Amino acid sequence: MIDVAREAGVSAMTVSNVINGRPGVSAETRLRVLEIVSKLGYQVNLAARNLRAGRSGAIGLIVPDIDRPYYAHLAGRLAAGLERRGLHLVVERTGGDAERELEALSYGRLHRYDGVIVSPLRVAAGDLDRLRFDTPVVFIGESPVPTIYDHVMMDNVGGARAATRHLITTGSRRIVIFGGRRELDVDDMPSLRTRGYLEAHTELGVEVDEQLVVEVESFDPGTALRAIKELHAAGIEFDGVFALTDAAAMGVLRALTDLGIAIPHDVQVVGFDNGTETEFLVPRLSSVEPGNDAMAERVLELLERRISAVDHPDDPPEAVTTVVNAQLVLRETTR
Amino acid sequence: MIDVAREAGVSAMTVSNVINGRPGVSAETRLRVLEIVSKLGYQVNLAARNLRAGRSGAIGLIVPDIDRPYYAHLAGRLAAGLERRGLHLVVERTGGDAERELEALSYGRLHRYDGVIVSPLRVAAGDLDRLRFDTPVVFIGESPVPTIYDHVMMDNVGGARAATRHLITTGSRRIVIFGGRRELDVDDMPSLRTRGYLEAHTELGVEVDEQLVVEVESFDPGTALRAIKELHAAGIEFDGVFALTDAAAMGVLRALTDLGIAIPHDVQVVGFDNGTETEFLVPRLSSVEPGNDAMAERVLELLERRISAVDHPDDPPEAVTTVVNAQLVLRETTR
DNA sequence: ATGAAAGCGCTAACAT
DNA sequence: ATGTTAGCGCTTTCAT
Repeated sequence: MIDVAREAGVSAMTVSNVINGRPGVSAETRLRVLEIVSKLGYQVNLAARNLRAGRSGAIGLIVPDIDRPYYAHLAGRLAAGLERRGLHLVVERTGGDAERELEALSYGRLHRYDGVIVSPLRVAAGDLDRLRFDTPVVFIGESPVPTIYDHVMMDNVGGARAATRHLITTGSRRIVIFGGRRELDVDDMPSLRTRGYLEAHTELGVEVDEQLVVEVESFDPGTALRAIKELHAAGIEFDGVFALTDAAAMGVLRALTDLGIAIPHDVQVVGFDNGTETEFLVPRLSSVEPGNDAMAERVLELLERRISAVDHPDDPPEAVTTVVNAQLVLRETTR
Repeated sequence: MIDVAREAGVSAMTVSNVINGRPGVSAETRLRVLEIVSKLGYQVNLAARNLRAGRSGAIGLIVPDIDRPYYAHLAGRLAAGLERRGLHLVVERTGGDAERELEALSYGRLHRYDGVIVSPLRVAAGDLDRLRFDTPVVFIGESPVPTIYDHVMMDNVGGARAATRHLITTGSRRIVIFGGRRELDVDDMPSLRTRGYLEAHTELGVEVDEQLVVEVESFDPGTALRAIKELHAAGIEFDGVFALTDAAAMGVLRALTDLGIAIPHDVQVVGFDNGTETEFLVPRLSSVEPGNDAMAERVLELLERRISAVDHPDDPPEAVTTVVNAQLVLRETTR
């Protein structure tokens, strides 16, 4: 910058003013400076600017894993939205490890960013409660989060209820919930969706057989495939499957096809996520659209609000919990 | 840091030395400083350190889009590998726009990073040739890249040849190449894979009908679905499909199923990418495994080499082009 | 073993 | 309209 200033015969301050489009520079000087800037190929040093401003221009996204459609999609939406706001996204993976999640949320680590978006997976709400930070943070996802933080989540209960209601009203009576929970002691994603599943049964007066609640470690298609085959081998009958994720539903479809069971005639299937793949599976998968795009937009709104409030530490904005509407999308795996 | 120094009764310099584990500090002082550090919850200011060091600790990944399995997977692998090296990944999306790709590769933008990994999609090799930068950069992917840069790519020709050879040796004679190119004037991904397709035909003495080369704008499943249905409607017969991506193959499977064509009995199908979904499609998709993990590892090796060479600008390492082996994985869509 | 000084590149605040 | 000063937090260099 000093080179530019010297070359243009002005002070560094004037160059700074020109570059940042600040007023108080004559048109003539501005032009001359801009010319030298491009001639010398000058570019601001962001480290210096950030040091000076006490900001980094970076928003952190802390997720268990990006190599999964849900997070990848989320990251894509957020990155696009942030770009529009002149910020950029830095992705941090925790691998779904409680310790690494807490680490990433440590005071110092958060300070690298102007704002942080966290999708916690394993950290207990109690641990989150004990955290202390002044960085703007918005939580996202299904895990329980203390209400003192901004939190955007999808309507897990509502989505699951809608899916299950549809299965029941179209005639299914023995509906497997793949990935469900027997004990609803915490408010994590599987429990919430199981709650929706149970509510639908209660509302429509259908009994739930505990055998149909399949608890699993992982939602990958392979696990789902094996689970369904085991269920079948054990002679447990069912005429519907509510899979807690599309990935799991994929495995379910695969298993039913292998077993020669007709979809949706003998068994109906509904997934959750409404991913791109749903349209192209055989048969096309009915799924719950959780409103991911609306979620991303809402997250950015809240984060922006919190970031601009950094300058007024006296009255922080009230913490907001937003639940984004979910919607059932019917395709060929349901009647 | 000054606070820590004062509290510990030493100079900022000593604190700096302790934090960075440099020698020349008595064990006693070290201990005292560390204690104060944790008591005060002190964390280094990265902006300042970077300003001073002229580094940022950030590696840029410039890709068309992260919301796609291929790039998401790549990003995941790279992020994990970089973390191990004490660096972190910053993802930049270009949206597959030639102009934005060039912009991201401008001297100044690159300077934000200690190193950059670029997966160009639309930028012409000629434009890349004209670029001038001193940031370590490794190119990745199928687009043609001047040989003066490090470049890691998959074996597009070999993979496509293997896939096509298999289709032919198992009896297919009229093989659609979905996403292929009629003109092989540039070395982009579709052209390279088409070359493999043609080579296999030549080697095995089978003629290629130009009608079977389906050129498309996009590899999404929807486009593939429509294209196959149009082909069928036009009365063009075929008994095999080589889809240039798994996503496209998904649409192909969907279309064939809709048309009541038996896979692999009447038509065999092979995809390319060997994504997670392949195992769970109905029927399971045979696909070319391009060695993505090996690619990511190789990219990081090359980048590391170039980064450590920054201090010796006199003898830069020679540019290396690595082709990672591809392998055909047979599942149920082939005989 | 420890510290003082200087400066990385930028910009807010205060001159002129 | 433009310039001067000072300092963001750190580390390299050169004392002590």
